[in-house]
Amino acid sequence: MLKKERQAYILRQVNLHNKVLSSSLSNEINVSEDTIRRDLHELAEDGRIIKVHGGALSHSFHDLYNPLGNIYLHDHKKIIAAKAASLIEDGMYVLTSGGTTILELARMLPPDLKATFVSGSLPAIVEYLQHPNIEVIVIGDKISKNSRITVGGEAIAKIGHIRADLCFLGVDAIHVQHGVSDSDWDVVQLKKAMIESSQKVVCLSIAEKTSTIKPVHVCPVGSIHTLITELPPGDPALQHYTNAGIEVL
Amino acid sequence: MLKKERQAYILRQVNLHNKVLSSSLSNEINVSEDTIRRDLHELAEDGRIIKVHGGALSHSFHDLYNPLGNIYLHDHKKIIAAKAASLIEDGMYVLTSGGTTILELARMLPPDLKATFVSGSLPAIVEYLQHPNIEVIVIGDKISKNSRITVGGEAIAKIGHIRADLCFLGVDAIHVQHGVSDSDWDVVQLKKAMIESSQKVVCLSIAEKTSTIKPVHVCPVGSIHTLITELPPGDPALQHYTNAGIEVL
DNA sequence: AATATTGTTGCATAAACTGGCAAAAAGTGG
DNA sequence: CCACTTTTTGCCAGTTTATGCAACAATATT
Repeated sequence: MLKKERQAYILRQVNLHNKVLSSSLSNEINVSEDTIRRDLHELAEDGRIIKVHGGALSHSFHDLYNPLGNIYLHDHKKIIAAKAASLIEDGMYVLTSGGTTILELARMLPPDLKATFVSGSLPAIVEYLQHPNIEVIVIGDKISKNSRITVGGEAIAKIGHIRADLCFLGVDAIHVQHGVSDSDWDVVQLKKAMIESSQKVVCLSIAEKTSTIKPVHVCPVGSIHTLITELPPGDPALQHYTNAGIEVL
Repeated sequence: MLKKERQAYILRQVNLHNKVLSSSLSNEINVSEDTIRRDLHELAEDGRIIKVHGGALSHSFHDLYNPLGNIYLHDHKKIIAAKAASLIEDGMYVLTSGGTTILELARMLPPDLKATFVSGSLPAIVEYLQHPNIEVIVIGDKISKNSRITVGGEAIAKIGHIRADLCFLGVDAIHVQHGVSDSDWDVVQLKKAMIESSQKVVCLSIAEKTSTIKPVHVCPVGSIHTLITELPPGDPALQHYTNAGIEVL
């Protein structure tokens, strides 16, 4: 059995049963547990499953139990969110994707800000709702369980009918040459539509992702106007972006 | 059983029943009480539950020094939710409104149920998302802040395009002569659309609301098929409804 | 206060993980 | 086809994690 074949099988099992045990997989496929472990490790690195002691869990299973993620990058994200929040002005229409950085932004919005936020990300919407002066518009469609965001033709069509002043994208990967990319096909379609519908596109990313690439391409860097990381604007690591004509904050 | 899996189970139990006993968990899952204690300890460290002598409590329970009245009604709602849950079958399309009774229903859905839920109620959607086998479709539109439900022409139009097998309405007021009524204009428009789009309409209401009237009319009792309260079906208080041809559960 | 239940601590064991190594298989480039 | 690299896989030794057990401390209950 080929490696890819085996991993595809594992992935199917995980999505089907929400969990797998290394030991049982080893029996089913007749390879050593070491190999299974390596497979699970790789799948987990790509974010396809959640590795745990003794096996692995599906995202949908794990998420419901672990809504608050790690905190080690939390500080970075707060810095990013604060910078992003400063771009929003009263009366604006703001389109946002999902992701933990966006969540942080939602929590950090000044209480007196009066703006309209449009999103399909459930966690983000829930945060926006806490805010006293923000209007929230929900993009409807079927929810993708692992990203907790509405995806599909309906959602894309709806976004197409919007003219937003500002669009915040929490990006999975960005690269000066290759542009913005992501690992979830459906989410990428949404992001593309959001970029189309916005006057100004702002990407939020932690610095360590600013030279990475993921499988699905979203847009070239030329399509975005502003990049926000936790680093100060002048940091040499971000020089390429400034050179490419991107505003770096 | 994996450790995380077990902890997820415990967490679910806590949120469902507001409390758990180490001893009963130990029996249910067949692990030693030591292990349960360790799990509870970890969950408590992450702030997900409140550890107490002999077991654990949910946050919501412990946080607010709940007025006793609420707990009393809470039990009623659980009874109602359980009855409602029994009506749902695999593969069904289910349309739901918002409200605390609906929330209770969402929490009580059996884990192996495979159905599609359509709703515009944010709290309800969040609950549905916790469920491993349920597909969730969001009705998009602007959110009404106090009811936390999407309302407006978009939402109504969208519901119009759906053919649901079942519709659960958490009702504010119902009366044999005057029918179902509510106090929020926007929400009423939605409920009307939901009733139109469903094969079968089920109203969930605590018994004390079954002879009340609110300002905005939703539909006559003839438009609903089933009424669920916390009382047993034969209760004299519900006799009018049975006489009016409504199925009472 | 007496008794029963629950917690705590330390320890033992088995299962799972880690990193390194080596052999087999597959791919590369003349 | 032959050397050579890379990938894949299994195995091993040492480490970590998960879990149950037992003895004792702390806390409820009557």
